[in-house]
Amino acid sequence: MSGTEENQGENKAFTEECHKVLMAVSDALYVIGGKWKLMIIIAMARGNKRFTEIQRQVTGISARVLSSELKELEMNGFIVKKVENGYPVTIEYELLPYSDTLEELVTAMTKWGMQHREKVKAEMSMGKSGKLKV
Amino acid sequence: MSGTEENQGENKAFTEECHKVLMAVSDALYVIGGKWKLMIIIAMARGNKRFTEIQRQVTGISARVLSSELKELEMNGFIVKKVENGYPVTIEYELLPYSDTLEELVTAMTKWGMQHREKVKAEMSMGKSGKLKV
DNA sequence: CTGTATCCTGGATGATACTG
DNA sequence: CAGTATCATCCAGGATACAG
Repeated sequence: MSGTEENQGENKAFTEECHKVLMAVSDALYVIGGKWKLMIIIAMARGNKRFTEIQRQVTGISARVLSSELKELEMNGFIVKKVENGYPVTIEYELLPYSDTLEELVTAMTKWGMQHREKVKAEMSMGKSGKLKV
Repeated sequence: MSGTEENQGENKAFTEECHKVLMAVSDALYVIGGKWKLMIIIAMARGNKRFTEIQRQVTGISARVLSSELKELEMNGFIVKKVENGYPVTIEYELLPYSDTLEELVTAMTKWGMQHREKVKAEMSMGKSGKLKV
């Protein structure tokens, strides 16, 4: 994000490039934004495959919401639902290769979240006000 | 009897690591999540400093929302509001160094959003259904 | 266990009008 | 230009109960 100032001639190009970037980020937010989708994928990447497992790992999510998020994730090609007929019927969700495309993004977000927590913690010990969920 | 649960011993460690990652992502989402914050920062990184400039670049945002988002971004140390007394008073918002820490994340999200749009476009031309904002 | 069905609320966002 | 005020709306998500 280097400063891009005064380019009268290039302004239009800048605006267009900016628009493309904004559209891309907007797209991404539309598909994987919200409180839960990335967290579900992360939990699944750690080996959680069963509905209840995922719900236990992703603290705070309700069954209703988890159910609907899983459906959206399936529709968008991130996961599959596998039903094994047996006693009892076993249902598992599995990540599809497309979910791997999120790896870089997830890594970046994890790193940022961790450093931000550290930063806020440091500020708090200096008396500034900051919000951190405990 | 296939697939017994891998590492009984490491399971706890996995769960803990997973929890940390989830917490980090949750933190990040809390601060920069939502529809607008990243987009505002991106627009500002492209040189937009004035309220109206930003509003024009970030298509669809209302004055009320932009105003409130700018305040939150300022509170979280991403930007400053600068008021130049003169005729007329000039108000500009500037990115602070802390906003640079988002660069990697923004880059990753931009890349992903672009490739996702391509993917959906490709699928649509194959007759599958996918949603893409036009 | 894996969900679905309801009901409900707060917060996020939109629309519009107005002010210094 | 840079907002604020107000009102209306929508919907993600929570709580709970129930079902296959």
